[in-house]
Amino acid sequence: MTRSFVRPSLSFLPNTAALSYERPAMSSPLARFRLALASAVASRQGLSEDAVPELERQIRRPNADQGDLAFPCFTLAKTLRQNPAELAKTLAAALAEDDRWASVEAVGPYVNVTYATRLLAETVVPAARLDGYGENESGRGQTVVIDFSSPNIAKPLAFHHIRSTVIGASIANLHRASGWTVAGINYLGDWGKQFGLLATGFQRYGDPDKRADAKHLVEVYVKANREADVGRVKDAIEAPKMARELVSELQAAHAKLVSEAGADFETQKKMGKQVKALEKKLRALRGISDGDADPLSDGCTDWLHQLEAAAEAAKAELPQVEARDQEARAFLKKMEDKDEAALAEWQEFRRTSIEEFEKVYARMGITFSSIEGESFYQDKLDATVERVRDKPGTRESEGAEVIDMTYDKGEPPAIVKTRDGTTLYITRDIAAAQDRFQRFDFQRSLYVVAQDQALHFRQLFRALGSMGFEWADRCQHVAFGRVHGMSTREGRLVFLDEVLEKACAKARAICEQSEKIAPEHLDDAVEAIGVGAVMFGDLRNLRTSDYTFDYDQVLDFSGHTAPYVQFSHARACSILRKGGGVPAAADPTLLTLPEERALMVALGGYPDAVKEACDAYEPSLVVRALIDIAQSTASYLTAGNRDRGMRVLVEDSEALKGARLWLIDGVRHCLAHGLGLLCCRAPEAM
RNA sequence: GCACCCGUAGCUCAGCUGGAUAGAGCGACGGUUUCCUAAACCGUAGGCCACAGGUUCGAGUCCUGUCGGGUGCGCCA
Repeated sequence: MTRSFVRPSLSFLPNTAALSYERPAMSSPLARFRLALASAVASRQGLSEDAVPELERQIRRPNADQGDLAFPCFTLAKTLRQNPAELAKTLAAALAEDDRWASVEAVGPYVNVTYATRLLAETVVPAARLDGYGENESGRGQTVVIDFSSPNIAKPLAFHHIRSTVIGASIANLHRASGWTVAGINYLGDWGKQFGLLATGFQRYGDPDKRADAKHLVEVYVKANREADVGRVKDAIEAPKMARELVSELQAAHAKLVSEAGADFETQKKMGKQVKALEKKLRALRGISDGDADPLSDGCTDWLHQLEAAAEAAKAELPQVEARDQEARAFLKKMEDKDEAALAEWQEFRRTSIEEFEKVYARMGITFSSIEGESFYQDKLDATVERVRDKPGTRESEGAEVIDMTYDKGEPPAIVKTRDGTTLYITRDIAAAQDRFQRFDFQRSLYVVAQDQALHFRQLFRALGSMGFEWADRCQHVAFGRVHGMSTREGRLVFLDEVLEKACAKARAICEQSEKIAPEHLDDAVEAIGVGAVMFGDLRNLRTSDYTFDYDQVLDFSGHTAPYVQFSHARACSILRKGGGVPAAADPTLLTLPEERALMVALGGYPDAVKEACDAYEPSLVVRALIDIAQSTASYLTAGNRDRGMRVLVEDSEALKGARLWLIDGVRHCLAHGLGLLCCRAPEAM
């Protein structure tokens, strides 16, 4: 089942969109203006058609109140060996003839032009009302595979899982909107030690009546994971020694700094740097956030004593922790040896986990073409290893089989088989990549996975290339930044459904105050707004940047948020309802107010935003375009509150009212479409 | 130690493959509900774009160095 985003239609209106205008040949209205400007420049200077794309690329948005498009003349002037300002004047004079431009002005080395409002209205308004506005055909006939969400089963779905899920789903929607055939795969981490932890932990703590209770399983897993975390306990045992070494090293460095005060500048500088580095390390170890604090003072000895005590406790704990880790591994081994009881238990836990995840996915309105897992490739990995041995070959390193290919300096080897004979992450990913190419014959294969794994994917793609797969360079890692501050003060993870729930609780409190929402639509609106706010809040960030999780920010519905965009949409719907629907015919050229003009420009930019967002795998570009439209809409509608003549439902002119209704219908259609691309819904009343 | 990413307003972040006077949201301050939804609108304040050099007609953007932060780095996924 492939998710296709829902085409918005108003429940109370007939679809009148396609009645009186043909679908424009060019999917972006504003592209017409840019092309016209670039072509005019080219023909004025006697340049060939080939020069037009480059000229078009140079077009910028001018400063506020200086028009709609700006052409900087620097580059062209240089090739023509002319003065940029002179060239700007020449071009401006030539462009002035064209009635596409309401104004043409040479300002220094720039040519600034303003769209003729009449042409803008004719181009944008009817187009924005059409089904498919914002979409394009650039991917027609091509297939993209998108690996996204892909959580580890048996572990809880924490807040940060929202990133891959919602970015991936949006990128899938963007490709659909650009004509691609999309295969969205949720590639679950459904094999590994975590099942051993869960299964053995359950024997100890599990409530047999709650075997199918996902929440209970998460509790068991979290507890079992902690109690079998050998690394944590060993670190605790080592901690006092390391800490004391660091402290004495730092003290020695301090002493050296004093005793060698007479040394030359370079040496002193080096020593100072070393001291600072050590201080930083110690601060990090002690958890001091103040970057200026002296890590040796303020209870440093107390801290060391605490570490000692903790280490003693850890030593006592170690045998049991190791035993539990062994138990978990043994369970995994049973699974790999096809022990029926173990596999049955794995199946049961797996199913419960997936069902729980699917509740959250359903709440977010996210679906996949298929839900698969690493376990699927478990019995196909011998063939994969053989294929690697054949080409590019493997070499032995400390008992492990390492892919024999080119490595960057200092890069760790890519291991396909461990010295114990088990396979690894990359082995399974090589098998999965081949399988996907055989199934889908893709032009693109995207992996929407955190930036942390960049190295893994670099090696994966290089390995595929070395194996002779010419499609290796069609694979891309679509990386995204981390979410910081994901633990609560008690050190507990923030769960995704808990955040969604809190956002919905807040949405409910606000929605219950609204007289606009019919009681039967209340629950639906609450979900759309609450869940939308959280997802939109993630998508608004540039994909690659890290950001910090902040409950106050997630639950803030003011400013440029999903509820803001949804609110503009709901107001537009409200006006359409009140106006009795959209007339079949209207004359957009009657729209001449500055507020209307700004709105048309924002609306016209939407298809460009979708195209660019798809090409750059960057949903935040759509977010910005929607905010732009919502903001222009809010300003426009508020202006109508002050001045009755500026209202959409203006009293004294049916023709003007019709034109404004068309514009507002375009807004509502476009906002709903854009929200849909971002996996958010658009309630008709708020 | 090696590699990659980042440093822009009090906070969170934009700034489009180098272009004019660096922009939003939050927060602060001041206005706007007899007015199609105040989850809103309008306005004000707030910046040595980490620092120092370099390339260029032009640098927040490119190069080098320094300082400060993050992440990854052999048998986990």
